[in-house]
Amino acid sequence: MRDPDPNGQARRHSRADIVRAALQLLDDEGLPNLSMRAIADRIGVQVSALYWHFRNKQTLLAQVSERLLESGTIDSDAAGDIESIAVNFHERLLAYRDAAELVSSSLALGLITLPARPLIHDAAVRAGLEEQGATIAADTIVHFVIGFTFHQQQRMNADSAGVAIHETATMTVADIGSQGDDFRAGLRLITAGIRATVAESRTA
Amino acid sequence: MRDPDPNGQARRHSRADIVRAALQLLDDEGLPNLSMRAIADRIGVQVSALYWHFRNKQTLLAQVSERLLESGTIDSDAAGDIESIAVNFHERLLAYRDAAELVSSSLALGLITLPARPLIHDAAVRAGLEEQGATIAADTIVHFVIGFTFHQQQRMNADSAGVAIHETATMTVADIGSQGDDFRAGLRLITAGIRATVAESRTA
DNA sequence: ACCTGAACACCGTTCAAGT
DNA sequence: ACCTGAACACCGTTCAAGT
Repeated sequence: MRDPDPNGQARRHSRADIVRAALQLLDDEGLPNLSMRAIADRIGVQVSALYWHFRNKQTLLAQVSERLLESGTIDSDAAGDIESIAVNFHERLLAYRDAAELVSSSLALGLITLPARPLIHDAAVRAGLEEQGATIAADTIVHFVIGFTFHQQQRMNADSAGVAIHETATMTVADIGSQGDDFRAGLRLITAGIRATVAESRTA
Repeated sequence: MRDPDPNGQARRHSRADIVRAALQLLDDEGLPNLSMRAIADRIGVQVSALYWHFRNKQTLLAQVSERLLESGTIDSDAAGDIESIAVNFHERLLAYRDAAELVSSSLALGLITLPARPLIHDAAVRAGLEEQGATIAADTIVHFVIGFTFHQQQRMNADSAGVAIHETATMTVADIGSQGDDFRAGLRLITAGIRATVAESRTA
């Protein structure tokens, strides 16, 4: 029924199995429905079984966050410019329902680190910023990307639930399409600030 | 025992009373402990009584968000520059425990508007940005302020809980003091971007 | 090593019924 | 108009016990 492992034991579920199932469930049902019981149901196990694999719900969710972030870190990012790294980060968050909120809380609890952060930092250094300035730039961009995507995904949920009787109802196709443009425009505002800061430090 | 209202009825609790109690409770116990039962307990009433005053928990929390934001909108903000408006907004969020997270979720659900947003928008127009650019600038700054403060308050919670055995333990007094500086530095990066964008549009 | 079953102390929300 | 009491369908977490 199930592959035995080398020593012939049963080995019913690995940590990775559970994280994968939880990620699936997140995308299908959204963060509010991602309960320990729902995850346990998904893999056909009792809730309490999850507590053999994970200390608590937050650490399980942190590993889900990590998995959803790591999956597609593109090689070229390591040498890319700030804007493309941020766009890539944004796209990865958009790939799963409620990902921004999930990542935001794991991050706030200090349970994960963002692969994009050092990439942006280094790109900022390459752009001419010093250590300290690059750290602030990376944090600013990370806050922007997560905040923007959080808001964006919440609107997506509201729209798909049809709860939007008010202004959202008047949103045209052009408005929806402009969200991606707004993201890039916000990003460019920050990168323009970085370039201006670099230029200023050179004339000083 | 209790002031009767003009028509001699009992009038036990107004909406404003409940919101005030909830705001108190938020500051004392934090957002995770701000349950409907805890709020009801605080004012000496059954949980179900709250549902006569509010449709559900989210709308109650939205009114708490509004109250915590409105209380100190300074007159000079209306004509101030972007940085001082943002600093004022930041300070108001810092005035109550977990305020950034609370406001973030009320905002995402579309249940509140931020007083700071039109102020920043208008200040951006005054700085030379056009309508569309000013909207994007306001959103970018709002995302930054909320994201930064959310993260900051979560760290404050972790610290006060003494959960921080890892790096936070090595945080010096200078590090703590530098958080305010980091906020201003991030803000200045964005305002530098605004100035650069304005300057660029004038040479074009 | 990995999981079951049952329990504990909670949640948000609804609704008939009281005054 | 404003609130009680009780119930419903959930939560996260713990723990003895099984295999």
